[in-house]
Amino acid sequence: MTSQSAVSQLASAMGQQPAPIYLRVKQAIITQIRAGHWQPHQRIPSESELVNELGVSRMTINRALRELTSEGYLVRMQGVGTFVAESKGYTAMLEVHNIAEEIALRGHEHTSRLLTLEEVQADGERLTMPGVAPGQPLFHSQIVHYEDGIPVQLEDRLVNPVMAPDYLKQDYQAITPYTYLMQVAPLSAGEHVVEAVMPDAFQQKTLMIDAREPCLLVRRQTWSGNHAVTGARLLYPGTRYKLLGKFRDHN
Amino acid sequence: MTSQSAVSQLASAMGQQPAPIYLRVKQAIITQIRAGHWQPHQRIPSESELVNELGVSRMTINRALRELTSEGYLVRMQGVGTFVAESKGYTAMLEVHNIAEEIALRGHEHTSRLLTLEEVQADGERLTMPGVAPGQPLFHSQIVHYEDGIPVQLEDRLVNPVMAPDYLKQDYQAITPYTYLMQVAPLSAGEHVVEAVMPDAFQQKTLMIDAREPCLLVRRQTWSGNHAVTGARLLYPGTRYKLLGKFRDHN
DNA sequence: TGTATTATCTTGTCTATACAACCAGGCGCG
DNA sequence: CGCGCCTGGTTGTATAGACAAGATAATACA
Repeated sequence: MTSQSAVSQLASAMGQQPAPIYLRVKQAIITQIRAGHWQPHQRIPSESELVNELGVSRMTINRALRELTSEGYLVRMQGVGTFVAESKGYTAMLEVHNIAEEIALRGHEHTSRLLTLEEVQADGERLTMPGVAPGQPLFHSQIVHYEDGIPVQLEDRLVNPVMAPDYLKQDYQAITPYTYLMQVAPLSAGEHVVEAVMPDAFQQKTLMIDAREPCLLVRRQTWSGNHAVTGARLLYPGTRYKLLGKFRDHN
Repeated sequence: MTSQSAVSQLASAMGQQPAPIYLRVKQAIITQIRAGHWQPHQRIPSESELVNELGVSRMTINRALRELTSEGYLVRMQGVGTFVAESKGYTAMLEVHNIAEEIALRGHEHTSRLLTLEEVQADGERLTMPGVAPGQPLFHSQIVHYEDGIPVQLEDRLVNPVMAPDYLKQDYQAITPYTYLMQVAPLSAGEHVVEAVMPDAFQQKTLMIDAREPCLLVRRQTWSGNHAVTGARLLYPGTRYKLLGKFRDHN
């Protein structure tokens, strides 16, 4: 069978470089997977087998396998065995940051202008939020964010009064809604949708762009516990803003 | 000082629920951080101190601290101590997937049409890649991807011949360039830029959209080792495609 | 034959111990 | 005064041993 040759290849893949043993074990296992010797869903040798093959203590093997599991390379089932996870397929991620932080990080000046701060009634269509029935009150705010005086984001936000009853009383020159909401209702889950749209007349005017400039629209819905906290529509002028992301394969 | 009370609070925060000890230690530490008792950059008790305070073996403490470090809550320095990392501030991430996989995942049919597959010369402007001097050869491909017959992505790709010399010989009905390149040059790092743009005449025609429809443009550059492998410009019709992301605060 | 029990293999956790690697501050010596 | 050494504290790694918990297959029993 292939198991014997696979194991000897495994042992040789460890080498004797000056690196911690658990790391060499991890590398050896990743090598087997990348080389295709161990296929997705296939069972790999048990801890005690690896202990015998590699001459390493079980705790060290266990650490290697545990870390590879948390990194998505393996799947483990108590009482059953350890299996190769299906192709990680590189999750290439984009981070979506808080606008004020991001501007500050670039060393620029962030200012904002409050356009709207009001209570509205949920209507089940545009003015709606999961868990808030039509007719119930909602808080609504509109804020333009500027980077060195140039508008870069139009923030249109609905807030669940149950989760943030004092939302209307805050000073949004001093604190961004994002920061305030994170304080009163720590985020537990969220969702993003990013799309390309054309701005309407109002949006063109407030962002000071012309009618033919496409915009990035980020719709974000966040939850605290089981309750929806806020839904935001963040509109960015296409020529002044880009979403940037880096990714890296860290063994 | 507060250290005594903080420690006793730590011990009580452990509780004696029926959960693994290392998890209870992790929870207790996260609780201290969230409650503000332990501030960012502040040093937390050493492993041996925690051993004494909590009556747990050092290896268990070590596992808890190690995992919290890899999760971004703590920063550790050998010979110095363990410190609270600065506000994790939750990273809201968007994943950018392989188009073929994504369509298959939705249970739809993915097809593609090869428009261009050629060798060009790097010109230092539009046709350029990090590490490839102007005048050097580059491979160039253009492919339209369809979901159930509807065009959803125009893929315009430049490939480094050094990293994938056989790129022009592949059958891109059978395998996507992404998949092929991943095989011959496993990804080690990459970058994304997402922006909103208007399509030019050629793009309108191939994506079958009209001139006023904004598009999402994802520019992706990937590296294998220290060598640039490929740069792709992925153009999506704004009305037919959205980038979706979920995030979650997992302790 | 069908069912309950047992044995065994697997991963999951915990401990005690040991040594290595690294850092900071103190000490002594020139 | 300045330099190097040493020492104590800290994290990093490795091991052997033990028991718990889950899953599966073999076995015994009715």
